[in-house]
Amino acid sequence: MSEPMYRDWILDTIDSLRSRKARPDLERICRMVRRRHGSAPEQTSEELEKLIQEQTVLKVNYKGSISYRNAAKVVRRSRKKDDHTAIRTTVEEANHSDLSNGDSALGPIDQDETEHLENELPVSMETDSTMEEEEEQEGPDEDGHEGSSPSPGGEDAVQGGSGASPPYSAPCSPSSSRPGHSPVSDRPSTCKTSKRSSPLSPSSPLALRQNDCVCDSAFCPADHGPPGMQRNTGTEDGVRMEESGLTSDQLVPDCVDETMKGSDRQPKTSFPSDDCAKYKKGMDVASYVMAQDDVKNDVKNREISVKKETLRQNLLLWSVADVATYISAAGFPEQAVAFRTQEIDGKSLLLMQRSDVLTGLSIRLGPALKIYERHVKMLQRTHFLDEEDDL
DNA sequence: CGCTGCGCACAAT
DNA sequence: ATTGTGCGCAGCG
Repeated sequence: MSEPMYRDWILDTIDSLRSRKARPDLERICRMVRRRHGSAPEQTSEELEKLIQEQTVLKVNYKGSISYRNAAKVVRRSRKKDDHTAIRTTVEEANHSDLSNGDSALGPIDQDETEHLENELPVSMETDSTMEEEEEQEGPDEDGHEGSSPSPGGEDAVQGGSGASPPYSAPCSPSSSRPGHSPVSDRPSTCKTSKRSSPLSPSSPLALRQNDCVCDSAFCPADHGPPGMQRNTGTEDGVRMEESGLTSDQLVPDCVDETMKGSDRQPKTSFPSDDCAKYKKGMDVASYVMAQDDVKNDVKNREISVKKETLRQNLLLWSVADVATYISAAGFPEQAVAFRTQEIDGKSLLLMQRSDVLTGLSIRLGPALKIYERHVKMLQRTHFLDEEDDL
């Protein structure tokens, strides 16, 4: 997984570029990292990709070109679409970070209410025509060069989504959440599909398939990934996204991003608010996911137990990145950084006590409480209960 | 040359 | 109106 040092280097670089008022694009980031630390650009971009997947770094399309943001310094929140707003509001209320690098050069990142970065478009968004197509295969490009070619006039740069962003293959496998090097190769079909779902019109036939995509690819973590780990569990991606304060529109969460963009477009399968409510009531993300899964794939019911099992085991096998990803997906991207910094892996997570979460991570009390009560505790309980079950 | 600083036009509220 | 962003250019080494 990504070396912590790389994370710092890249984050620092992004910060300095920003403070210098220079666009933090791939080229500049690589150059600066190389200059400062001597590492190869390829290596840097690879690490950058990982950070993007982990949402430590946000890839955005701003003013026609790709930019990278230090997620810890960015706090955006949802925008409209809120049928479910009410619900998620509770959850999201407090996730701002603290542990970001202290330099608050960027300043205000405070409350959820502040949304600024919204200016950015999800890079993953492709041209309308493109998406209409269903999904062309994205050209694996980007890897090497920064997309810099916002053609004059047409600024819908398509760049991002494609090659560059490997789908968020969440930490599926407990230790290897790492994406391959070639963006192309490792892209599990997951995102592909959901990725470009944005501007579809509700009536568009694509919209329908979109649903499918959401369900079976981007989403069902169960199918491929560690339960509960997806950045946002598919169907409800819209909701979850917002919960986490991430608006799909602007970030480029690798894959799923704008699935919900036209939220009104049509009701996604089942994910509606009651599901969310369920979630809020106490289910942890994993459970929630499973529940979802259950609902939509009756056929797969039998697999559930297996998944559950997987989850349990995974917890022990979760790497630091997996944990961070989970926390991030649960709606606390900023706090996830703290988990990473403190090197909390699955085992550590199981050993965490309330006080550890509240004070040991140096994160704000509000988010800490939520994380502990809703996630850490839940995961621990689930884990131990399952264990007993087994015995 | 490359790196840095920054005024100011932009973009999105 | 506000805010973050980053182009384009000047200055420095």
